[in-house]
This record gives sequence, structure tokens and C-alpha cells, in this order.
Amino acid sequence: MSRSIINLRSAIHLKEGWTLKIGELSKATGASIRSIRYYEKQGLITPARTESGYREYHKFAVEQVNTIRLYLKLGLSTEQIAGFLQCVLMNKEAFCNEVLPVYRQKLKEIDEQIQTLVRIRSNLEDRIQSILSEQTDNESMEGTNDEH
Amino acid sequence: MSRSIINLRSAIHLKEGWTLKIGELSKATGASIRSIRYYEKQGLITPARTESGYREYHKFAVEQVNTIRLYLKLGLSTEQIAGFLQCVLMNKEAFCNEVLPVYRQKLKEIDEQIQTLVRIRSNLEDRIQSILSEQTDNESMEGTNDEH
DNA sequence: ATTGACTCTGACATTAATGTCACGGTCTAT
DNA sequence: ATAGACCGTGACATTAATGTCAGAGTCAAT
Repeated sequence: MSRSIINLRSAIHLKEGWTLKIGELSKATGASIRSIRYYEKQGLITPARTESGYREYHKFAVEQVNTIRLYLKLGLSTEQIAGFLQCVLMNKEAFCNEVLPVYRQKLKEIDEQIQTLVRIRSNLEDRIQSILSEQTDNESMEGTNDEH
Repeated sequence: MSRSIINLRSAIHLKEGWTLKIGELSKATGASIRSIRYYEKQGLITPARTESGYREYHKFAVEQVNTIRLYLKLGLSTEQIAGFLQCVLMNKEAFCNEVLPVYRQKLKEIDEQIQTLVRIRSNLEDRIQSILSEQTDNESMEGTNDEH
């Protein structure tokens, strides 16, 4: 395994953490190559290209793709996400004003869901408790099956 | 428009708020009839049937469908939602003992999800904040008077 | 120069949720 | 009894995100 000076790419990598190829980005994020290309077609991410046409991502792309995936899991569409990214990357207030209500709406929905889940949670807890106390109540008796 | 004693259905409705037909449920929730039937096929909601085969929903179904739609908008699948609804709605404690471990598991999952949501929430909040602060930064020039 | 791993594009498939249409049955006011 | 507004099922279409496959080019190590 002669390791000569040849591995330029790795060297550059280590030196600056400069660019990623799509496969590396995929592994770094868990997103499939297919999906990353799809995000690009949707305008969510725009890699440079090498002479030969390979996509070239800078390291921020990892964070970017992770964010995209998080929002997708949250039920946002690529279209909506595109708005966010525009808003964050460029300083155009016009975009931001457009996009802000979407954020706020989503926030409201999330709050609602958290509330619901908390309610469900305590509901479940109650039920478990009542099962347990019933059990200890009837521990020595048998099969008295009542219902309210 | 002679309004006689005949409108039994309405009468019953007013008396007890008893049942809804699918069209009424649809209007009450904003979900399409198609979607409601889909939710049923996925096991998320199980209406009674009249003699003639019409679906008959009790009024809680409105809340139910609203919850389903909220979760869907948040990126949960009908399959995931099904689990929750079973826990909350299946209040028949006939098979509680068998179900207790399931409850506990569910509780754990719910806790996990709440945590995730809280994290996402603060992520969104940060982003909104950063938009706002950028805006107020640029606000110092220009007597732009916006606000809701 | 050849091989193997990687990339490119493009096409077709799939899954989930929903829309839409067609055809037929039900209910109710006239 | 008939019209009109519902409802039932079933089939096909569509959208978004992703999977998968095919044919061809690139790159790095031998």
C-alpha cells in the first residue's frame, strides 16, 4: 500500500474541508443521492460543477441538507423550504416577509400538536394508573367484570 | 316552505347532537369526503352504518378528524396516527391487561415525539427571530411603519 | 490501458394522500 | 312518483418525494 503524494483530493480535503462530491454529501447527511439531486432540481441547493460536470458541494451543504430533511419531515414542501432558504441566504426583506407567516403558521401547528400530545400523555398515564389500582384492588378476588 | 313536524332528523340532531353524515362531517372539518373515507380505510376512524349503509358519525368525529388532519400536516403518516387514536379512543377497558405494555410503550414514544417537537419548535423560533432582527436592523433608516 | 468506484442524465416505478368521475342506491319535499 | 340532493363503491389520475435501473462518462490506482 504505497501511499505517495498522489492523493491530492484527500489532502485538499484535510487542509480546508473544501468540497464534497455528491456521494460524500449523501453519506454525511443520510439523504440519498437521488434526493439530493431532487433538492437541487427544486432549487433548494445549488452546487458548483467541476470541469467534467461533477457536482461540487461546500461543507455547509451538509447543514443545509440536514435542515431540508428536517423540514420535510415536518411536513413542509420543498417549495416552502425554498422560500426559507432564499430568506436566510439573501437579505431580501421581500422574501422574508412572504415567508414569515409560513413559519409562524407552522409554529402554531407545532404548539397545537405538543399540547395534544401532552393531553394524550396524561390521558394514557391516568389510564395506566387506573388499571394498576384496579389490579391491586381486585388482587384477591376474581373476574368481577364491571363497566361504567 | 311549510315546515311541519316532519324533519325528524333535524329534531333528533337538536335534541342530542347525535349523528353526522359524511357530508356534514366534511363541512364541519374541512376534510374532503374522499379523505374521510380514506381515513376510515386506514383504520383511523370507524363510523357506524345505518340500515341503508350510510356512514353515521358521532359528534366526537369532528374533533377526531381535525386531529388527524393536524397530524398529517405535521408530516405524520396515517399509520402512525392510527396508533395514537387507538390509545385515546378505545376506551373499552375489557382488554386492559393485555394492552398495558402497549400503553407504556406508546407513552415512551409520545415523550420522544414531544421532545423532538420542542426541538424543532425552538429551531423555527430561532429562525423567525433572526428574520425579525435582520428586519429591525435595516429599519433604522427608512421611516417604514409596518406592523400588524 | 484497464479496472473499479464513482458520477452524470434520463426514464420508469412506487408510496401516500387526495382529486375526480361514473354508476347506482337512499331520502325527502313536493 | 319524481326530482334533487345526498351517499355508496370502485376505478383512474395526480402530486410530492423517493427508489431504481440503464447507458455513458470520469477518476484514481495499478
